[in-house]
Amino acid sequence: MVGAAGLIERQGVEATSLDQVLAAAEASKSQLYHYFADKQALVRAVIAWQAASLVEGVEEGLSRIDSWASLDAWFETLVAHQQAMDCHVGCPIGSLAAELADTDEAARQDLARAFDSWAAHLRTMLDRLRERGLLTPGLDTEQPAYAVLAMIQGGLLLAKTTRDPERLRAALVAVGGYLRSLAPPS
Amino acid sequence: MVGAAGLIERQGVEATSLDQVLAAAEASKSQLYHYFADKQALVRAVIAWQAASLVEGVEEGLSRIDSWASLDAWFETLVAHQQAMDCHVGCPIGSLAAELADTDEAARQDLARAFDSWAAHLRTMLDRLRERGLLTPGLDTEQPAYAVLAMIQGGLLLAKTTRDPERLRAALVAVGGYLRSLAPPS
DNA sequence: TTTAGAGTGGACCGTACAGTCCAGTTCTTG
DNA sequence: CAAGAACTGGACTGTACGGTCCACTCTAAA
Repeated sequence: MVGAAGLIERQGVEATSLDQVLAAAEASKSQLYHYFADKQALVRAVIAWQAASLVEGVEEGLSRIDSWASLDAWFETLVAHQQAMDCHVGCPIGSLAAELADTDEAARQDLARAFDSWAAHLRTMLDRLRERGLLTPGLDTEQPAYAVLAMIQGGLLLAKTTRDPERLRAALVAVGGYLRSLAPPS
Repeated sequence: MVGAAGLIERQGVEATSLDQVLAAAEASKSQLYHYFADKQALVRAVIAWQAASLVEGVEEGLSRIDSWASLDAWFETLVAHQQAMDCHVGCPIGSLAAELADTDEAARQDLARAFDSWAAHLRTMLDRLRERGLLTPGLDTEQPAYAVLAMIQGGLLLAKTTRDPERLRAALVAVGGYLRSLAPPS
């Protein structure tokens, strides 16, 4: 399962054959077809696993954020992670979404839910900043949360395409500036 | 060519077979292999065509922007276009980048160049806004240009995945707010 | 009208893929 | 320990794909 997720993350769904997955997992066809009805079912399981582990990690990271400095630090961990990977993988959910949104309706819905869950965690983080007085009181944080998520996804895509983590940093610095512009007038 | 580009845009590269392309173009295998060495060459030609037509359209749209209102209007045309497509295609360059960046190095470089060209046009637009006094004098527009591009890409990906053009609008509204926060203090 | 050469149609090929199948093995239960 | 159920290995199948090939047609120059 974890092996399959890694292969698919690196190569994409269409480019990953079941034989590769089997070799990586040191399993046989009958085992795979015992647990999954077909390749699509395996892909959906991979999506569920990636979504769960990613959202868990995101929640963990976001829960610590209670100031601009800690937000910047979280952004910096994203850039550092991307740099450590040599920009060879973007966001697993984002990559799967780009590939599957138009060809697999069930997968698209799973991925949309994963994005929504991520956005919801971003929103509670923004709500916390607001309660601490860092954002305008009464601000609706729904749209800003989508914007932060979009910026992360776009930054990751640019970084992956140009192999330059600075593109991601530029995006995250900008979204930090945007959020600060929502601060109450001092 | 145009037909092949449309098919690939809608289905992705791996999911589009040469037979489909041939049927759409009402051509035969030998014609295709007369003009292209192999499928990868066809894909690269599609990339070049998509990049050229998209950058041309972007340049056209950006050249008219000289105020916040015209910037917002351009953003609105992006949302309207996405809505008209029922969010079934994102950015052709972005989709290809997500699929090919890790599997086709030559394609990745072509796509990176396309992004850079797009970012360069965004930058000249931002420079124009700065000259008009809407942005802080002396501001380096390189990073903001990357940020705008990242936001567009991320917004398109979210809109395509959730089939909700409002996600794109949320992203563009945010990037508009970010740029305004770079205005000179009045 | 002949003829060389470029261009074309589409049958054909090898391969790699998703998915099937069954003989054999390991677990479970009485 | 016996018998059946559940699981496993991996050979096998049908097919759809990218790519090749060659007989044929059309063009144009002499």
